[in-house]
Amino acid sequence: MDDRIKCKQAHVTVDCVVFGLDEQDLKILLIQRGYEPFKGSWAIPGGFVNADESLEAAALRELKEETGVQDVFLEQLYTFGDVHRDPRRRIVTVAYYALVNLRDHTIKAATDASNAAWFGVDDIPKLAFDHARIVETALRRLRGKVRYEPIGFELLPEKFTLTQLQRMYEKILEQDIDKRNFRKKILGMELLKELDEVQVDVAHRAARLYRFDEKKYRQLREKGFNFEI
Amino acid sequence: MDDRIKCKQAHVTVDCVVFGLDEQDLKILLIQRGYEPFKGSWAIPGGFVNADESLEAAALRELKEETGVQDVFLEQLYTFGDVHRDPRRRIVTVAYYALVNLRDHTIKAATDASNAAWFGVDDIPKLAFDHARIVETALRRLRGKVRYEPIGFELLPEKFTLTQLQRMYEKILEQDIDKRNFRKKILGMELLKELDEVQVDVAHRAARLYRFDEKKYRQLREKGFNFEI
DNA sequence: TTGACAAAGTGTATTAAATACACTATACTC
DNA sequence: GAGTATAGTGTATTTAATACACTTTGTCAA
Repeated sequence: MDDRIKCKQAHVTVDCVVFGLDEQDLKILLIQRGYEPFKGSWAIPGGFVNADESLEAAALRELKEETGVQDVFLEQLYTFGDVHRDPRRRIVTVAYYALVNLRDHTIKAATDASNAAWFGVDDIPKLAFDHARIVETALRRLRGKVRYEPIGFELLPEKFTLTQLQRMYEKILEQDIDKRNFRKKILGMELLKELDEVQVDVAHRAARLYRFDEKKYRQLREKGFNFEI
Repeated sequence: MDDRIKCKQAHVTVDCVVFGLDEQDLKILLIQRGYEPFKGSWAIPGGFVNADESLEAAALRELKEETGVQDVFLEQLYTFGDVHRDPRRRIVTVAYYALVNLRDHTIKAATDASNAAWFGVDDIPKLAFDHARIVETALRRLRGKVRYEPIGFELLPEKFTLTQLQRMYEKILEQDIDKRNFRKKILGMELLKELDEVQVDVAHRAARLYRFDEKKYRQLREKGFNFEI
């Protein structure tokens, strides 16, 4: 028998863990709830899925509405559906994670009734619902995935130095990396396009700028190439 | 504003891609639909989520009801929520994949009104809804994950030979593996417990039997050990 | 009983990749 | 033009991956 039609209980939301990287830390974007339940608590941005939009479209829309963030890397993370994860009623949430670069995306400081702010991943306040678990899951995914797929570039500006790139890996993976070995490896992958530009406005020797080579990446991926760091 | 309450449209189902391994092939378990839409089509097992059960519990229940399969490895795969993936109404499905061993799990040949049958992954019929896409996603996940986490054991009987283990990797990854190098590597990981038993009822020299060492695995995983094949 | 068969089981040399490690070059500041 | 802060570079060593072929063992049937 086809029972699909029977299900009138669970409602569907999307929630999104937004990662950003500044000079110091890996950060996530939180909003402060303006309504009950958990009024005043920090939470990750999210909301209901409209009848005529896909899950991903809903995640992008909520992100834009609540934080002003758009044009970002977005990937589905996991779906959380514990019976009592929302104290009011049964809600299943499809969680996504997004990677943005803090330079190009200025975040709306406030929405209708709520604040939005960045928190270092080692300095996250108590969160509403089961959002702590969602954030944990997202961190694990990011740490796992950044090692073998070149997604970390999404956290950097379009043009970046090799040192910035290395710092990104160091902050996400929480381990130091040898500079010479790192450069040997990352340049050997041929995923970077060396630009004829250098840093500006630095009080020391300016570093060469690079850009992630999307086309090359797609070519190499076709061939089953391995991008492990 | 908290819009969570508004969402009265999308309904939630779970669907499950069940993998099994026989002497010849990697297989998946399909059921033949007894009702419209897609009456008579093959589909992966699944159904609605009850108000008082978690997503995983729902997946396990449906699996048992529709195919008799229980006590299996089950992991959430991806959530599919395209607006028109079901022709009748908006349905979001949380897909899981399961690994079973065909020896220990005899599958119910038929449920209430439907057949259940195994199909080689290279020989899958046209499927209902977007199930072809779900199966594809599951295959990609299995192929990716089996390389760096010891989940493939779930497809084998509790006691197995090194040759069976190697065949499992060869069938999933669709590539030949060198026997001596494979043994060197897998024994070097110390995930296998060598038993004092050998195969029975074979018309040639009997091979030694091994068992996956769950405790050792957990210990090594704690230490950030790498299980890449 | 023995010869044919089928799969089990085993070691080494070569190549490639990962790691460890420290100094010189350059551009700016004062 | 001396000081300083970061950029940029090469080699030797260790470790892991790969390539490769024969001997052993047990069963079966003549």
